[in-house]
Amino acid sequence: MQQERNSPTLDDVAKAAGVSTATVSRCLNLPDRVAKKTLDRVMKTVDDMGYTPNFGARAMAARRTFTIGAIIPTMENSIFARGLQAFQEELRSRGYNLLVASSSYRPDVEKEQIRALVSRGADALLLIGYEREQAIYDYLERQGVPVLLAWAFLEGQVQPSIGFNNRAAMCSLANRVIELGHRRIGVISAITKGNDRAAERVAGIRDAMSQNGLNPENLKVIETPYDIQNGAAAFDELMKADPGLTVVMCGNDVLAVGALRKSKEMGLRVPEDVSITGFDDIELASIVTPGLTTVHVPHREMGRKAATELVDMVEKISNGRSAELQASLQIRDSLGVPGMSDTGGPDR
Amino acid sequence: MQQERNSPTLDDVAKAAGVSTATVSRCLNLPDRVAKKTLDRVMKTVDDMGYTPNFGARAMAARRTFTIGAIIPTMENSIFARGLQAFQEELRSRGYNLLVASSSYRPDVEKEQIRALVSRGADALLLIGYEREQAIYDYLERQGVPVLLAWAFLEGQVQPSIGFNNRAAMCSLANRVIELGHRRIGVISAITKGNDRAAERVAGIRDAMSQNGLNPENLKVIETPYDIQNGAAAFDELMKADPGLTVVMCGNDVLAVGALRKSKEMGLRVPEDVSITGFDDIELASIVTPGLTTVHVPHREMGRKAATELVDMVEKISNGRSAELQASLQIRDSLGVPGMSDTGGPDR
DNA sequence: CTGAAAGCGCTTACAG
DNA sequence: CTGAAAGCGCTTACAG
Repeated sequence: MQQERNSPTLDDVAKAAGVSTATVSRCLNLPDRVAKKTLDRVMKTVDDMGYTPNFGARAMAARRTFTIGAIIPTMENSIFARGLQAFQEELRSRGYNLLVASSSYRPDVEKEQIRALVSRGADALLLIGYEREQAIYDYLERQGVPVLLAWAFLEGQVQPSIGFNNRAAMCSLANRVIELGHRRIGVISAITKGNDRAAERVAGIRDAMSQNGLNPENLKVIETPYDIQNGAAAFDELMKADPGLTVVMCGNDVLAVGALRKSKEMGLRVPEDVSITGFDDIELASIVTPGLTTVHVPHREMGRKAATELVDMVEKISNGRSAELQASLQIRDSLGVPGMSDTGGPDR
Repeated sequence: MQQERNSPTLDDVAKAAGVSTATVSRCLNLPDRVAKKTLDRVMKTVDDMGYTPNFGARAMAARRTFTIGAIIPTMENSIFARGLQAFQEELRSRGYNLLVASSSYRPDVEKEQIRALVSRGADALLLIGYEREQAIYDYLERQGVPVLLAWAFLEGQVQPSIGFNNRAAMCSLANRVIELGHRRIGVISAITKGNDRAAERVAGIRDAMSQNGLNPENLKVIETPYDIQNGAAAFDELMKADPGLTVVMCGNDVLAVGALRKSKEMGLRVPEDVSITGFDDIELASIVTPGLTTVHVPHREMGRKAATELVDMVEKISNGRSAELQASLQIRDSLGVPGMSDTGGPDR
């Protein structure tokens, strides 16, 4: 803001064009309710004077800001970055702006950011995943701010969401792993507390075990914050605790890349000595050697759909429709048959 | 916005506390100008009623929004993501929110986004690099919106900037390359038109050649949009045009990773047959094999400093101070001595 | 230290 | 299709 004093107002434009402020306002916001001739004249004046509506005034009078807020755990990695980019592009094309904040995976920070964005006038909010205090949803309802969740989809939830079923997706990958003959599975997961996506993924692996007659209680799981180093450390710990593991399934690609790196340092070949899988299919997954078998998530589609749905909610076209997107298996070389190293796998 | 009709206003609070709206406003914004006793009573009422100031009204009356806009080429990769994250964290701690938009490296889109963020009430703007129409700077000046540039630093520029000297940094890497004995250098650059960072980096390589008695005109440069695939294709083209190149210097790490991948497909060993370097030192650089020799950029520091400076500008504490940060060489295995393959490098 | 009141620049029923 | 006018909910000189 802080516009210079000489920046023209609606009133100036109205006078210059010889119409009322109401008409200028309509030309800008509801052009079809204005006679073509008037419209042309007014728009020319608007251009000539270089008029830009004052944001605060418009927000107050219209009781909306054309701004949508998104709070994501972090912008630092491609998991959310790609979806967020698509989200912003779509918002833009609908005439909305994006206010972003990050929570660093901390519920208290997220809560503070929600309040900040609401009081900053966000017309609606995008949040990641379902899990948070009920009080937050109540607050948002009281404030009349629509919320949409993303990156997760579950049946029977109150909050509308655009996402995929993390549990089913991971279950399907685990089924594939078990089909190949793996029986001793280790897991490196992101911290599951407060993170339904992470918890669901682990649950998906257990589902697959049950379905295949394996005992889910035998699953070895290490939880660790999201980061390559931590993935490496967890892999080390897991393999030392049970050198007989034939596969390590990771809760996301970043942890998996850490595991992959550590396996090299430990002199283990992937997938001959041990298989490794990820989740998300971020760019990294196709770049590492061997390529990471993982679950492909439709990031851009999710971002785009979330944007259109949220705008529809703000404009009362919808009052919150959920959509389940499909995640799919992305098979690459990091997943193999157990015991390959003994049965004619390539020599070192 | 769209607050429920029952959400209390300043007026409601004033009545309930038995004071004027001016006093409530002061309690919220200038607490030291209010008697302790009054302050306590009013603040209690504010809490009891769950009062939140209306953003639009405040923005209009105060003529500022406590929102800062940033327009970056893309959020999709860690080049800007990491700096942006730090930028947002710092803004938050100063009580400001972040409005982001991306330009997709297109000047016309950037221009449109600048107008959008200004008309949406950004108190100030962060832009990447120097190069854009003078008319844009004039427009911003007329609107009274402070601008700070980042990701670049040059002496003698009008606009304040927090960044590093792209040219000097790349020159220093090129000097290192030449020192190692490389004479036939190929370059894969991002598109330089409209992108001063990219242009400066190429210029830095030419500087180093001149300093070492090589003819800069012999430098082979391919420009290509920023993307792994393109890096791979450019590498192919470069090596086919001149198989005698001993090193390919890339304008950024993403292009370099593409080149690296292509070199594998072509059966060329790095660095034995050909060396490859990058720029930015994003996470990817340390993950690929061999690790990428590159220029390390202090992303987070840049983001943080830009945030504090921009807030200072909005609050008239500063009218725009530039700061040059230091980029440094990050030496890894992708850069070697030319001709290693003939002189005892490891066999295939 | 506190209040009355103007004013910030729009949008939107309501009339015509 | 267009206009007069109320009203949105704050902040801030100005007085006292």
